[in-house]
Amino acid sequence: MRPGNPEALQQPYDPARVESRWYTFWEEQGVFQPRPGPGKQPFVIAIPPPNVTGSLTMGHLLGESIRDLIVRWQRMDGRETLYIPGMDHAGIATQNVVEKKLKSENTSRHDLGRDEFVRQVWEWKEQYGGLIFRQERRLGTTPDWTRERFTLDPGYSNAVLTVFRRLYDKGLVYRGRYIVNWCPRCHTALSDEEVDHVETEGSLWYIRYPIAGTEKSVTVATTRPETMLGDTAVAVNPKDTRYKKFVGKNAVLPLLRREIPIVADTMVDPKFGTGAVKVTPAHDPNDFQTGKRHNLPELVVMDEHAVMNENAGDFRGLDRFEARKRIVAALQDAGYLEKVEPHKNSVGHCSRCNTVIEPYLSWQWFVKMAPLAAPALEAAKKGRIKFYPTRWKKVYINWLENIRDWCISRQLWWGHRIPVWYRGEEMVVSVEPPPGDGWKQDEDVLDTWFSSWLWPFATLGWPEQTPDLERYYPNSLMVTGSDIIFFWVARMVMAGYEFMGETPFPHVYFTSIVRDAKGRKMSKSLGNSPDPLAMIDKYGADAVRFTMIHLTPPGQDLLFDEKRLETGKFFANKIWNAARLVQMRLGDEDLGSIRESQLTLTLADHWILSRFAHAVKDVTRNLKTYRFHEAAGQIYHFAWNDYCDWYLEMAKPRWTEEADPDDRRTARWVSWRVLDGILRLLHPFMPYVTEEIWQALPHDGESLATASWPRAKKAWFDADVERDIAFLQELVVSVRNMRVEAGLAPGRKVPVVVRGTPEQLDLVEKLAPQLLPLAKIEELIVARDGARPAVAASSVVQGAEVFLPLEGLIDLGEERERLARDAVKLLDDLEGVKKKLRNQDFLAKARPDVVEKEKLRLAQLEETLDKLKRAQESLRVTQR
RNA sequence: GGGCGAUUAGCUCAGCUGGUAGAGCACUUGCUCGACAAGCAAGGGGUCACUGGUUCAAGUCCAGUAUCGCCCACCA
Repeated sequence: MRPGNPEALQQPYDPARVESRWYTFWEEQGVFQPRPGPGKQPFVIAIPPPNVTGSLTMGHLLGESIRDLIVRWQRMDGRETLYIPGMDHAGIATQNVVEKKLKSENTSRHDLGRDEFVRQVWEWKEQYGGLIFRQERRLGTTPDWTRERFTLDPGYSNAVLTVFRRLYDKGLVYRGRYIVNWCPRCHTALSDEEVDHVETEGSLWYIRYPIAGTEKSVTVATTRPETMLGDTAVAVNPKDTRYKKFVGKNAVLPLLRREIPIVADTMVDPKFGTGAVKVTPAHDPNDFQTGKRHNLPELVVMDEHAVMNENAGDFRGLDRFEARKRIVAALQDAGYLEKVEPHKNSVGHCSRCNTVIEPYLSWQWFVKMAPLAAPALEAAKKGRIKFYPTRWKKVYINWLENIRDWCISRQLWWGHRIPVWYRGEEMVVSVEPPPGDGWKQDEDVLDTWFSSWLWPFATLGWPEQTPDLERYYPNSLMVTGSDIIFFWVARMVMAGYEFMGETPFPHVYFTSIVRDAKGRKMSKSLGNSPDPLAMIDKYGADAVRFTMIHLTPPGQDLLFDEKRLETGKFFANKIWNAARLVQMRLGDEDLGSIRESQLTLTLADHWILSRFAHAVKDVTRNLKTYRFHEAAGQIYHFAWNDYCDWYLEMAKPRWTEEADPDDRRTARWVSWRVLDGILRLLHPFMPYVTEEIWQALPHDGESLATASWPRAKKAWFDADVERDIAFLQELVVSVRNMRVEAGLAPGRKVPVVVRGTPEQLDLVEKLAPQLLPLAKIEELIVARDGARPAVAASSVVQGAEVFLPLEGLIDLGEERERLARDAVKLLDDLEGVKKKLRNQDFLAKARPDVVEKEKLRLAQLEETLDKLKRAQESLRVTQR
């Protein structure tokens, strides 16, 4: 046992000072690295790699608090813990950041050329990247920084390219010319998941297309009139009698005067619009399919900037939205525009830059997803992977069952360049450049998620068969936000099965989404997220961690309000001061050498140990079941209410010079012992303040971070003692209440008379040493003779009567009112119980113990009411 | 169009297996008494959105309604 430091724990508690002290210490102690040991099972969790451009958000704060909570708890609980850190190169996001910088320097990536641009991004990464991890250390999290990974590092890149190659060899990666989601600003294709759909008030334009060689016409309805320039057909439903006569004829495209065929296709819904559809195979995914079925030309009318191209006639060179205006005007002028209706539809936006997505026909690389999805689906259905909260299972399954192929090529420069080489007609897929001259590598890079979906094993060295991979795969748990369930979680499971033959983690816990007080998701663009570092500065990392966890019920979004951080700050302060009190009273006793069996514990000691045992059990159970906010609440309640408010108050007199030395030792030992337990339970939530206090008290190891998680001793649970102390507490509260109601000065000592059963009176006598100071009682009269004071305030506690005999001091009117108030409430309760017990069905069908409880309650209520009435009676008599 | 979630004290929210409605903040009153005013003590405050059902018993289970929010969907 190491001695504490009596000089520590100075007032006032200063989080900044305490929190600057321990991080390096933990690092030096090797706390963050896995510590193998005999019989120790690994516990592995990986950070969801933040973008290299990222900075700490409130969302990270929550996720990191929870992950580190679990890791620290598991570490103390004897697991060989590994928390894997790392970053994502974040193709689009990072390229955007550096391009913006270039723009401010009046240059562009095209001016620099590809190699120079990539070099500059790396330079940027070295200089500014990873800010988030420098910030994160403030929070006190414990990833093994020696294992930090970056998705573009050589080893990791090798994994990514190997995966591409293997999937290609299996026929699961293919190249094709399809309509993809195109961001005209980022200038790249996107996956379906990278498109945000926004409900928009648009219009439905009705455009008349004349039938060639007749006076007749067919009217089509469209939300995107500018694409008409690329129309290569008009389609109607084959069953639609209105249009049967037109099928096989040609329509004349207004403005451009091209003739296009009218075709019949079942995809057309006769009930929508006019039942006739313009077909633009190069600019609409549906029309693309229709075009394939009818062998229609795919006429591209826009370039990669969404500017009308040479096929757009007079509209060439116009931006798509400007073109829309001009085309609509031209149609109107020429009499082709029949009408315009308001129309709601959902418009895709680039999730990176919010530009309206353009469906764009181009050559891209895709992953065939259905075969990969199958084992990932089965894993969820068979329970080999479990989700918390469970409802996400359905979302996950639904997505996998309707999965579509994944467009993985990006027209960017920052990322893993696609490992495909071309030479004339030849094409080679290879991680290394093929031998020989004249090979040109594919210009595109891979989707960032095509690297992060390998995270749980690529961070451990895959495709090499490393010891880490052997020992730490599968990971134990994934903790992340539900917003990336498709992007990341589902794909990691697919990759896990495909390349490791096993789920990457058996459990997934989804954290709350942090929203602002108005319920809006916190985001940079809205500017509604407080600065997390400012929060840490102001309240302390411990407070932020504790509060975020305490605030987050499983499965509910979290409406964050800065003021709530006070909860954690005040709590840390409370613990600090309780520790100060205990430390001041410890004396120089060698507490570590004392064994519990050598001490004579009082009722209060037994009580706090019993409460502590419950706390240990409950906190542990709630951690195991991912009910973190409950766990936090339980420690809070135990430490503050049970330990500080009651136990320490009861222990105070026992610490004084006048107290019995043996009892003083006992009080010292128990208060220290329970405080030590609180520190252990609380450490994963509030690592800094608990470490600081623990080091200041007698302790038995290098660091609290590697101390053992408390166990609830069976012998400590004691229901009888808990009942006894509950009685004392009620008694104390009732006396305090009467004092306040009687308007007594807080310091004024008063006599108290108690009447009750012999057992109750025995108990009161036993508890008297605690009772006296807690309620400022001068003299406690146990009325065994049954006498009751003539003029007194009174109340009933579990059937026992408590009197404050204060002749001349109490206001009889107020006292009568108080008694009447109590009586009203009692009568209410009594009525409810009586009603229940009159109910034959209740008596016959309810569980016997419930019935028994109600009967007991009835008896107690009646007794209490009876005594209240007698008290009222006596007051009336007294007044005369 | 489909799915999911929410509705409990003035505010923000807990309430896990149905059995006497809770917390924090805010509010009222009183306290600088040797750990803590970032505190202590005592209080006030709720027809648990609505309607129906199951049950001896419903905030809790089921169905429906309303309002708000989220996700998914090739909604010309």
